[in-house]
Amino acid sequence: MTRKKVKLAFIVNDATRKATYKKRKNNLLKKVDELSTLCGIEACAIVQGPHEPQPHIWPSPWGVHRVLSKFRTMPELEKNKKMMNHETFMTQRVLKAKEKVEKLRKGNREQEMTMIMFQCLNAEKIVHDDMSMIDLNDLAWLIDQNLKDIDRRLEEVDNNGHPSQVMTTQS
Amino acid sequence: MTRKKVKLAFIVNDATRKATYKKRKNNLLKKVDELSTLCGIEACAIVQGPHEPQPHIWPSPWGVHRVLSKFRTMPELEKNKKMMNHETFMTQRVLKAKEKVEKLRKGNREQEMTMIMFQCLNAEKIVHDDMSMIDLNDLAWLIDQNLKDIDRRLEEVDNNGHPSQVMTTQS
DNA sequence: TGTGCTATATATAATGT
DNA sequence: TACATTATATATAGCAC
Repeated sequence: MTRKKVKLAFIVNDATRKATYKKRKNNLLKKVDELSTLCGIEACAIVQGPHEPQPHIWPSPWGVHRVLSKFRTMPELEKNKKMMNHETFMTQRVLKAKEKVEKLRKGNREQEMTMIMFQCLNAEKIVHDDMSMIDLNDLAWLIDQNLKDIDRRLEEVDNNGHPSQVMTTQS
Repeated sequence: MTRKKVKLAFIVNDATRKATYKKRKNNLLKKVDELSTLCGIEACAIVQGPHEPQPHIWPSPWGVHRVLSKFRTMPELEKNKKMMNHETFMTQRVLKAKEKVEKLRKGNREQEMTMIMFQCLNAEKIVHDDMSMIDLNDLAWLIDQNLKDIDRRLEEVDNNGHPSQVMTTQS
């Protein structure tokens, strides 16, 4: 009970355009991330939102996801990495990363950031399944490398009231 | 007789990865263009190709298409624009645009550029159907604004031996 | 290596809440 | 105004040339 066959032209209706923008923007970012992951290349998308005056840049909002995927497929890591659990997760470098984010945003979202990071990790089943392949230092490095992406996710929490949809692996 | 359900991870097989890259890259660019057109916003994608050392940037290879779409949906233009034909097409400003491209590339691809431009215009059925809505000056401006995109298409001709696929409207 | 083809997986326009 | 649903439209992986 629905028809499509949209003409490729500017959507005049405000509500419709906004809805379409949101859907397509998310999927576009997902596609960028998938391309990046599947082909092992760097990619990003730059979009100037409907109402935002200055261009918005996404060097991949799901960068964490991508980097985690890369880690999983790095042969060198598949052999001699150590196991870790939730307790050891919150250690020095991770805490340092947290501080960085705090300073960066001048807010107090430690809890949120932690939740989001774990959300990413759990979505990837890294924590439960593959964490044994990842060294603690590598994880810390990984988080360090993705502070900006995490920060963006936090901003999305602010704007939408909830974290952006976490991409699920269909393996 | 085909199965998908791809795991979101680096594709190890070279041929498969390259094929996937090509398909997804094209569709990604199409998506960027569609989002831009449908929602009237600026968007672009940056991708670092598999073998290319330096990042490749596409402020939309189909930018011409998008801008043409915008023109078609601009209400102001729908009323008092003049008709034009292929003879008047190649006039002053267009020729100036051509010179610009020449200087820009230090090459002699006037013919190719012209063909590509017409290819775009024909793909949009602008030349035959909607050209009456577009003023010659606007068209010249349009071409001016998209010199870089046209230039990129010319580069693609060099690299692939043929112009990149022109997006067809499914109206 | 590149093109087409087809079955599936995804994306998404329209609609309801 | 945003979110959930669902029928259709697109995208695309796996093959065949």
